[in-house]
Amino acid sequence: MNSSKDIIVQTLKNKGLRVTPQRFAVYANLLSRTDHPTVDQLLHDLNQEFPVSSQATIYTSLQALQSAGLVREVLLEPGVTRYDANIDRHHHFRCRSCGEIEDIPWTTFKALDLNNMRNGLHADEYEVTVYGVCDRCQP
Amino acid sequence: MNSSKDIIVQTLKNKGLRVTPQRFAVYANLLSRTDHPTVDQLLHDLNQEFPVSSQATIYTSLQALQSAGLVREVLLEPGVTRYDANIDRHHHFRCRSCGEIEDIPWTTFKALDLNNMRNGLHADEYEVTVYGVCDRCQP
DNA sequence: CTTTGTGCAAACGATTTGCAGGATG
DNA sequence: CATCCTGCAAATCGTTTGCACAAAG
Repeated sequence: MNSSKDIIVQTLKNKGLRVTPQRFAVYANLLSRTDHPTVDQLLHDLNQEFPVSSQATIYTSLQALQSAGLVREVLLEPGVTRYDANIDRHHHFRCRSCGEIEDIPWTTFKALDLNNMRNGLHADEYEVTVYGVCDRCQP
Repeated sequence: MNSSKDIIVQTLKNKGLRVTPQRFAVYANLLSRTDHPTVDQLLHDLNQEFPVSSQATIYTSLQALQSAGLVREVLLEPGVTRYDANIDRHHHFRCRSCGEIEDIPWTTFKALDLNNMRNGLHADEYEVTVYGVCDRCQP
């Protein structure tokens, strides 16, 4: 049988990444959650029970995972870089009140027609950021 | 007659901001350009001929302008905060090659239907970020 | 056994802050 | 003339880097 652990190991190997406990932990953790943690949140969560990784290693692991196309940056607040292991096309919702970021399925919106843009721009990709208030922050 | 200078002064006053040479310079400069400069670019450009402002003042001026709703942050690269005095709704295009950011008119795309989102999210605003290659970077 | 990753601490770069003097309304 | 702003330098925070040791394939 293929445990989810094996799948993760295979994914890393397929991308030519060495499988280290730290890298595994970072990637597995990111895959397991739907929020978009910062490096500090990752560091804190991973080292909850016992030390798994150092800050510098999280940074370099994320860099490696990103170069391999397994992880993306999400930038919605100044000075805050968040990470997302969901690399399928999707949009984001940001709560104005609590700052929470939630994925929005790609199919939520009709495809945009990128041909309406001015000539000269070769556009090939886009994403939508939606702002509003989430359930919990409703008055 | 109303010079563009008078209009800027009036705008600042209307928002309850004191009109200082530094604030004026920052806002006027931002209004005059369509790129989305960083603090360092602003600092450099403003002080070209003779010193107008210090780095710290640019930061605090931008903060004041932003609180007043006259200026927005644009976040497209990690660790880089850009500023935009165009506060009308619009989208952004980002060139993958040179990093240039260009405004896309709001009317370029058909309005998205925010009611398709899951219940509980009270969405009221959105913007689209388009990625691609600009004229100059065409092979 | 060769190559690459880890962890620490120092270095770095962007942004914020404390404070004394200066300008604004 | 009371309030708020500016500029400088020091402090802070996120991220990167150099290096000695350890682990992966």
